[in-house]
Amino acid sequence: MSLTAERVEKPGYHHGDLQSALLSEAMRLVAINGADHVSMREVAANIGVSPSAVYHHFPDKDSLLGEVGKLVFENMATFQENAMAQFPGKSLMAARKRFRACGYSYVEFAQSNANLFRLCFGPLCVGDHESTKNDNRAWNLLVTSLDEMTALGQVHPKIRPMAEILAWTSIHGMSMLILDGLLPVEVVDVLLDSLELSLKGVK
Amino acid sequence: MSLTAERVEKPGYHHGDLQSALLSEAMRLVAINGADHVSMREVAANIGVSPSAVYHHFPDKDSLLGEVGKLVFENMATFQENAMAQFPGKSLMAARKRFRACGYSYVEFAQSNANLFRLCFGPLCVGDHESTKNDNRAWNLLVTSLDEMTALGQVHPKIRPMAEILAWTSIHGMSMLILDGLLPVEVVDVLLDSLELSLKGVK
DNA sequence: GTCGGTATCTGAACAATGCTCAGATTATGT
DNA sequence: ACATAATCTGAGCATTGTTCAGATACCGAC
Repeated sequence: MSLTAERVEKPGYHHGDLQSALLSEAMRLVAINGADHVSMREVAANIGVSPSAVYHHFPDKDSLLGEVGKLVFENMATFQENAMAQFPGKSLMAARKRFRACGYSYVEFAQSNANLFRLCFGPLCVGDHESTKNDNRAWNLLVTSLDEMTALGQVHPKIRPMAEILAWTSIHGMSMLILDGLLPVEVVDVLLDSLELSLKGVK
Repeated sequence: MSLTAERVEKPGYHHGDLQSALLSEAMRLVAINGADHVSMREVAANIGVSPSAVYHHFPDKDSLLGEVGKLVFENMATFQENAMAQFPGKSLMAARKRFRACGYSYVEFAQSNANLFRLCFGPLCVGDHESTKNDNRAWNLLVTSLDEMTALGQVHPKIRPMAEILAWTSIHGMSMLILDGLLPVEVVDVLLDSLELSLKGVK
């Protein structure tokens, strides 16, 4: 551990990149304690900086947590991309597995990061999403998957226009209800079966 | 305004029914400012009582808000019952209108009482619902409605076992996503159409 | 009735929190 | 080299959740 290296990371008075350091520490604390139980002072202290330093990078607490929420949104999209990438190929089986992975990874992320999930779908992040027109990455994953499924005859034409809404709302609702303890985790497979059946159309 | 009447309401030192007074005032403030921005002190002050008096009826803030959440749950069930009761009768049209009213009143309540809705589906009320096995009233409304729809041939037998899950999760998810500004209110009719179609089975 | 116990409420206090601001310290551009 | 801007500190203010000793009112037993 060289002295210069330490200097680059922490030049003493001026912290090299405080903004992102605060963000990642805030995210860490939110994940552990929940957004309601994280304090500006603790975030600052853990970075080794004065409490008031935070306010030179974020106007207030809500703003800090809002930015954390945006990052979580990106992390979630990446998580879903990776999950779906595990089933490549153009076969029917691959497309179906990708579709299920799309939904499964959603609730899996919610469960593994309950506090972060609640944050970025909470009041602190409202409005930001509107301006950025939803998080396009995750949304596009769903659209693409449904397009593939449609091309393979797995989505009935009459249902197709509403497919994204039906899929997203049900997966999102299930994720929240499981977090609330109102539904057992086992319903995820049931719901995915139900979704596939509904989209294709029962005979 | 007689003196005795005043005494009955506020006997001075002993407030007649502080417990419920605190609950309703807390609920009022949550509805206005959101659960995060309501303080014990303000609740107590608005009732005309010392801050510490609250702690003789509720162990802490989370407990108070948790009890408020339970009440909101009951209010919501009542709201749904009233909405569905507007379409009595055994006809197909009545049953369909009742089913749609069941879903529509859910999101309507969520929108009209955003802060209260967020409270009773938030971390503060988790676990309580498990013990009371969901709020049976609202759940039974859905089950009954789906039974009616099934008897009238509006729900495919293969879908029936998953119908409650599909309906609840999608309606709940939509309610939350609308609150978050991630979906426009117009999707409610789209989703209800989609749900009816999916449950019946497309041909 | 009155008297003791109990439920209820008060007032003061403590530690923690969000946030502000004047001033100290470092970086940056000319 | 120097001025200007960016960054950080330290002290401080108002508010919050919560505790606790003590004051006040109700309630049943004698």
